[in-house]
Amino acid sequence: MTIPKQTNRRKELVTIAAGLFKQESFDRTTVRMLASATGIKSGSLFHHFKDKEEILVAVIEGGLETSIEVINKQTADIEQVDQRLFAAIYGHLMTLHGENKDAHIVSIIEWKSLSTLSKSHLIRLRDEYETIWQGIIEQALEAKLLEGEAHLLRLFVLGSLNWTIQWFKPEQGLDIEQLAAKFYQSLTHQVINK
Amino acid sequence: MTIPKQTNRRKELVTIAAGLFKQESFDRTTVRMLASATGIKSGSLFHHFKDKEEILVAVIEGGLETSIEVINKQTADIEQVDQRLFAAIYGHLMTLHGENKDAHIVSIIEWKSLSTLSKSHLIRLRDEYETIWQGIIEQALEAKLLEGEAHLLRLFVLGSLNWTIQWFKPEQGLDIEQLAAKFYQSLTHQVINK
DNA sequence: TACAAAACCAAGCAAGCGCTAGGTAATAAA
DNA sequence: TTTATTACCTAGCGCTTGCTTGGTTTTGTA
Repeated sequence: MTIPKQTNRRKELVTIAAGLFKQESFDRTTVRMLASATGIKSGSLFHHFKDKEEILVAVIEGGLETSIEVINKQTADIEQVDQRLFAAIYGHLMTLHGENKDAHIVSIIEWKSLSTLSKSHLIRLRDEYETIWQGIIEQALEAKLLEGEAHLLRLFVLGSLNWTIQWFKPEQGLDIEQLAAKFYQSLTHQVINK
Repeated sequence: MTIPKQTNRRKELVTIAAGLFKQESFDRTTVRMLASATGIKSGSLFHHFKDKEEILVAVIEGGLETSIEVINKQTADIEQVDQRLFAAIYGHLMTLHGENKDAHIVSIIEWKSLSTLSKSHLIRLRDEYETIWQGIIEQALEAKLLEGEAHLLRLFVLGSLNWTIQWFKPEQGLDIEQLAAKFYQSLTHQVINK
């Protein structure tokens, strides 16, 4: 696999593409839409990307990398289990609903649009993210904050959080941190102590 | 809105369409694929449906109706709150992973592919389903089985369950009832008593 | 057995799709 | 100032898409 050069222009294009892919879905976003949103002609896109799928791969890659950064930063200096769990929840919701959210959302909903080859390349990033979560959940289980099996719990929890992209609008009263607190409460049957 | 006649052939087509939409997504399923899977020519499809979207609407409509039937039947004769909650979870997972699952899955993942008009028609069915859930969750809250707000809990729970379509394969050891029990346990911090 | 309605086919149109080829303009290193 | 590289445009090709039209076959009903 050749490593595509990370020019500034390319990054710009990827950001714009993320927005469109999120809004319209990958399939319904045409190269002409991408081009006009960027201010260039459709043919010029293929100077930066070999095909349309490579744009999607770049978007998802960026989304996953940011998620990993955020969760690491969020949970870095926290020792207490309950605070770590809350920070992970909050971090995840932030990458989905905060600034620059588009890429992570796309990485979730457009996974099926990837070819097998592209998936195998990106799956390492996804695994890395899930491993971090797995660790936090195992800690929380030991501390009796949660009930069940770590593996299934991770899927239940991340599923629930990911699903928020279907309904949560930060501007409708509840903000992201409040949502995180509510989720933490329903999950652990305890109130988080901030 | 004219009511489309419910011929047998139409139902057949809808079932086949559900399978393809689930496997390939609505956008990537062409009318030619639908036709050849049914054994007719692509043009003949439009004798039964006025356009491609009407097929999707029919699929989703069927999926939602079945879900409503199933949850009603599952929870009908059950009085105990814990049993009702478990039955609802189990029922939901059954419509997603049991026999004839395709339609309900499509109704979940292809919601965004609908036009505004079609959505407004189908939203009543979805509301009906969610109202049933809402009631069960409120009961469970009163019984202290759950923690939090009913409205948010419903979204968390259904999100988590819906997300199982991304990873759960009944043939990989765990069956649907076991999955339901595990989920019930992680949600309520109690073991279900069957 | 006649006949209307329903189901289907053959052929293809117009529009939109991803992508390419061959050239020009801008930028930067030598 | 030359030269190489990068960024972009013009024009359009080949293909697929959803869907239509006008006619034929099948089916059910009286």
